[in-house]
Amino acid sequence: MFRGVNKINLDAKGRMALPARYRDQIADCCENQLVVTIDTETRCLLLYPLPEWETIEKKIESLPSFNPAARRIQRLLIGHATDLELDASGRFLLPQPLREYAQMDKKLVLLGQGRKFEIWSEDQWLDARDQYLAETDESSALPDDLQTLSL
Amino acid sequence: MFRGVNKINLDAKGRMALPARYRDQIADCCENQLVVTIDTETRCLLLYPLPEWETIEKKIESLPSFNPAARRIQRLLIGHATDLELDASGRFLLPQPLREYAQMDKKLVLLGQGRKFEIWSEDQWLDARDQYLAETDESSALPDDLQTLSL
DNA sequence: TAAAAAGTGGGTAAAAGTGGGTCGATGTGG
DNA sequence: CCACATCGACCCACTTTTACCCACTTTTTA
Repeated sequence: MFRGVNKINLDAKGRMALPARYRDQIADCCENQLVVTIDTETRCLLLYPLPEWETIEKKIESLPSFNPAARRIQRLLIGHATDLELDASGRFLLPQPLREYAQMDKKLVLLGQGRKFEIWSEDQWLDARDQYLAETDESSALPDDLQTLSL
Repeated sequence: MFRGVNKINLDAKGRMALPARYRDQIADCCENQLVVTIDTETRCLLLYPLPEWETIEKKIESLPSFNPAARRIQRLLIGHATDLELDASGRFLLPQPLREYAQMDKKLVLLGQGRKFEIWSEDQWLDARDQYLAETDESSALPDDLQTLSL
């Protein structure tokens, strides 16, 4: 389970370092093999350990290719999915097209999200977060089982 | 499984290079024997490893030939299918008729799509992608098993 | 406070991508 | 049947990118 916010700098070559506190876990669960793809709803990236990604990919890939909604998902998610491997100092190169998609400059935020991470441009993240905070819990409709969730 | 976006230049002779990261896989699964044909729904091309194409071709061939829809598919797909072989530097020649069909000039995008690739003119791809992004995940009717897919 | 670990920046050699010349095969027209 | 033109396969050379390595700075921890 990945948790937490991490401010990270992208260097001039487009590399970012995976924070040290996740490295053991990543080495164990996927031998440093990661997959990054786009989030289709917001301009951020999703980072998965390879095995986790493969289970998702399998589901998406087996959808009927004549179904327009299925092709949309296949093209967006599988189409942007890129294999990554950590280098000796725990860094990886974010592909340029994905950096462009997520409008990334130097400052990034890496967000632990359970079985995956999200990678945001810091500006975008702060905006999105403030917007989420502005919404009240009541204003957005929650699925039934969340209504009873006690924090 | 083929994944990812790749920006590629078509040279003056109509050749394109297969990105190095796919070459081992292609050498293994089909000894560099590929088949390219058109996508019937959008102006892009489909690139298959030969064995993968052959299974598809078999299915298409066995469709009833007196059925107009079947003949349409046969003529379009099998009719445009062309064998390709990688040269020593990992490039192949895209047949001119297919280049015209997909309205290709210099800038191309190669999109990994599981067992096959799609090849787009970059302009067309960006348009299509932006259009897909403009649709929300909810607005497009998804097969039931995708509705519950958690990314 | 010192030592170790993590984060960051950048040089370099190798690999990948790209462009183009030439020669042979193929096909066409005279 | 030959001459010519066209196209594609092969080869070589140049440019760009990236993987790998090393060094310095900053932060954490003992």
